[in-house]
Amino acid sequence: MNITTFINSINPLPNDILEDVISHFQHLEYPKNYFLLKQGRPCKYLWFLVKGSVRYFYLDDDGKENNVWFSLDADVVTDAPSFTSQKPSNENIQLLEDSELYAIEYNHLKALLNKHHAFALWHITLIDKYYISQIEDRIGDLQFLTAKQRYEKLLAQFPSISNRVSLGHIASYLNITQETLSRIRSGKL
Amino acid sequence: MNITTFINSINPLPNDILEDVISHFQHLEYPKNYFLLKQGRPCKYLWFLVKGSVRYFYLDDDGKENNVWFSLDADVVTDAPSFTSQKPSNENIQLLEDSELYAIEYNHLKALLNKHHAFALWHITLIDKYYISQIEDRIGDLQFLTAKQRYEKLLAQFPSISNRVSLGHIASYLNITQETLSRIRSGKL
DNA sequence: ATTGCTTTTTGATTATTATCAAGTTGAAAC
DNA sequence: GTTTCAACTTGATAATAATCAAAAAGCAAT
Repeated sequence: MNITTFINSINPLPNDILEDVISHFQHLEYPKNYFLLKQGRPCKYLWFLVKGSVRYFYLDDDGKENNVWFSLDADVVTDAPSFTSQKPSNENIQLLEDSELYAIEYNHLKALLNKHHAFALWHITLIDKYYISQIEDRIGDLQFLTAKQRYEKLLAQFPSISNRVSLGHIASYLNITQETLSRIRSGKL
Repeated sequence: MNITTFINSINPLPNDILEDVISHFQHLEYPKNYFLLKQGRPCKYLWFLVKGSVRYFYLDDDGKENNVWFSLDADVVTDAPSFTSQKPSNENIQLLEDSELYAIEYNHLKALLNKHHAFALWHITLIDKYYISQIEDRIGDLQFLTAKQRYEKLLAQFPSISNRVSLGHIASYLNITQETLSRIRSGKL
């Protein structure tokens, strides 16, 4: 998927505005383990992940890494609270595979929102599709499903995740020990 | 707080647009236990809760009520995924006290977004302030804090909640039994 | 194939919280 | 003041997952 297809999949834009918007995206490729964002720094970009995978995680007071979320292929990637406020982020975003992305800088996005009414409406739709619609489900799942049920939903959402992300990373995301996840996988729990 | 103060607290609007926007809000008062939204119906309104309290909850397959969130005084209330899509909601919103609110209908909000560029920018700020900024913290808390820690954070965020919301409702929100919450309160856990 | 390293699995014990059951407290109605 | 009902607390047992320890499996480099 290229950047034009991505933008039009959110909400088609008039051609002149589309061109203006596209001119502010950069095409990037980074290797596995590269950090898109480090905890404590403001998140300067909004990325569109074409191909690859990332994890969001933070370091707690004991120095333990806690995985918060994964994105795989064709997803929007950013730390929204830090991006929108330009305040220091509370989390890291790290590539789990060699990945291909498009990026737009905060200032450029902000300027485009002020310049084009149609782009502001596009941005509202982006937030609805890639953020709001995921949130309620996500919170409901975290609050009321068991680790086993959440693992099953994760597999349903990302069928390839067990081949692409390690047991330890997934166990951290589920907030269970990797021993327990191993037992869930083998059907002993 | 009145509706003008609320709107300007998000992002000040030019007077002519402000008047147009305000003319689409209705002022409402409802009694304790009133349902603003019932599960399965589309969420037609976005409310501004001036004074009072609400709970968000859904009924699971066993008929058990699961509390998802609370709002107290001076907060925005809506089921965002249903409101933005106008699809059936997965949750109920019910008043826990007699409450005073302002409401705007989805179609009116949508029309105002299309009519006024400045209002579209205002709406983006609303989403950032009342939605995005809460979400990451919320998800991190759910994933990685114990019930006791989450209870302490809830008390820090809503100091009056233990007088205004029952033990059973709070236990449901924390996804622990009310026996366990009772033991946490009395310091036995 | 063998080495070294990382990831995953398995087993035994311990800690935590749910469940079940019974009691206590508190507030409103009479 | 006492009845009534709902909210809350307490105790004993059972279920669940963490912890600790060790073994097995996978995988890249030689």
